[in-house]
Formats: sequence, C-alpha cells, structure tokens
Amino acid sequence: MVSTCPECGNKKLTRDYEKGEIVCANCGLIVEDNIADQGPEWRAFDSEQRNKRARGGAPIKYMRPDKGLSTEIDQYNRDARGSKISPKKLAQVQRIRKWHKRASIASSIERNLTIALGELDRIASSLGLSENIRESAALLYRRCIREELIRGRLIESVVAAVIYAVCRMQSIPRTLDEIAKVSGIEKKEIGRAYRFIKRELQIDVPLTDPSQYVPKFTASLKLSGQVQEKAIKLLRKAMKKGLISGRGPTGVAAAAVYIASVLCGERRTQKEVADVAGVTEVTIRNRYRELKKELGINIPI
DNA sequence: AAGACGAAAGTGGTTGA
DNA sequence: TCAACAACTTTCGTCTT
Repeated sequence: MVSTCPECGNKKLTRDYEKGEIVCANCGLIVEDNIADQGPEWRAFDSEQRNKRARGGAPIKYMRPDKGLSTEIDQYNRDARGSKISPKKLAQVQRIRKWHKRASIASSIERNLTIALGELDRIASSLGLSENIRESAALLYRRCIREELIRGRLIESVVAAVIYAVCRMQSIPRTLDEIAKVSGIEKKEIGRAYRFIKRELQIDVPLTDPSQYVPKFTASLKLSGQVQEKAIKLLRKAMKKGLISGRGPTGVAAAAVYIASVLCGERRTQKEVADVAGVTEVTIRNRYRELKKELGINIPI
C-alpha cells in the first residue's frame, strides 16, 4: 500500500471507498484505484446474523476496541460528592465492578467476532470460496478466540491466516500472495499469524501438493484438459522421486504445466506460465531443469 | 525481435546455536 | 539475538529460433 504521493511527495492520502480510490489530499492524484473496502460486511442472511451485524458502527479501521466507547467504574471508593462509602455499599460496588468488567469482556469478544466474521466473508467472497470453507474457517477462528490467540494481533491478519490454513486443509490451496492481495494484509504478517495459530492450536496442515495448482494454471492459460492431465502425471512421478520437498509448490506446478504444454504441442512461453503462477521464469527454468534431468524427459521441438 | 538459458548477486525468511 | 542457509528473485549477457 502506498503511503506517499508519488507526484508531490505529500503524506496525506484520502481513501474513498465509494469509488475505490486512494487520492492525494494535496494534488488530487489518484494514487491507487480498485482498492478493497476494508469496512465490515453488512449483509445479513438470517436473523441471527442480522442481530450480530446490523448493529452499525464505524468501519473497521476506525473501530478500536474501547476507544472512547466503554465506561469503567473507577477504583476510588468514593461517592459522587467524594466522601467514603459505607462497607455495605462498598461490597456492592465491588460486585458491580466485577460484573461490569466481565460484561465488557463478553461484549468485546462479540465485537471481535462481528468484525472477524465480516472480514472473513469478504475475503472468502473475493477468493470465491465455498460455504463449506467459510464455515470451517469461522469455526477455527472461534477456537483462536477461545484460546486467546488474538491478543496483540490484528483481527484481519488472524482471519487471513485462518483462511489460508483451512484452504490448505481442504486441498484447495490459495497462495499467501492471493490472500494478501484481497485482505490488504502483508504476506509476511499472514504467514506469521498462520505459523502461530498452527503451533498453538496444534493443527495439522498437510504440505501443499503442487498438482492442486495445476487446474488453476491450465485454466488461466486456456490449455486443454490433456495438458492438465499430463502435468499432473509428471508431478506424480516427480513426487515419487522426492523432487518437490523444500520447493515452492507453485514453482514446481508451473514447471510441470510448462513442460506439459510443450509436450502436448500447446506451447506457452515460460513468461506466460510464470505470470499466472506468480513466480519468475528463472524459477520455472530451475524446476524444469530438475524435472527434465530426473524424469528423463526429452523435449521435442 | 522474441524467447530460452544460465550465471551472479541480492532479498526475505527459517533454523539452530 | 545472530549467523548460516536454502529458495527465490533480479539483472544481465549469450545463444536459438
């Protein structure tokens, strides 16, 4: 995300979520467009959701827990005139204080969930994830709250991490890059939150199988199903030879798709494949070299 | 002229002391 | 907390089609 105007160097940028633009407040240059609205999702599909969501309030970025919204009963045991209160009253005040605090905690969890579920829904929609995935993600997020893993972390980054984990567990992996793009959270941050919750909740997330990326790549490159099958077959063989451990799964998948496209006479350039896979040509070449060597593939021109 | 190839240097993250 | 390390990227020169 840009923070200064490239035109005049001004640091004051205005976000216009209606138009989806970030505008320099000084010179009016549109610094970025098509930005994601990070505000909450207001749609409600049933009465339970409506109760949770329709409460209104400011968009996420302005919503800081307790910022000027909550009250607290102070610690000085005085009444409004400043004189000490009786022991009997004192006990009552202490009781009230205790419950007041508990109630605020409960409502802060509520509030947290409201924001988180909205964000979850938004990200899931942008990524085109199924209802099933959303449910699992929501469940996992609730576990995070229960285990108090959110404290000190941005809600959004935990949500993004949860989605990343669930996608992998359900074998429809999304890259950290994709999630970073739609969530507006840095990849680094999501990865950190992901590792953290994985460790704390002791959840088992399987290694990403590169062939899971193949259909996505072949589709964006408009390659036939034949190429897709070929690529997956190549990956099967590669896996048996232990060629994929420690490698980025997208790079391996990209190389397989590239090779398959050549073998099937539907050649795509390395650059084209690299672009849809989100890796560089060099990486494709490196994986391609390894695959070629180990599998004894000879490329007919 | 465009694409493929690979060497070399740089980057960001993980790991183990 | 720091250094070593592997994977990946960037950049660039050369070769091939």
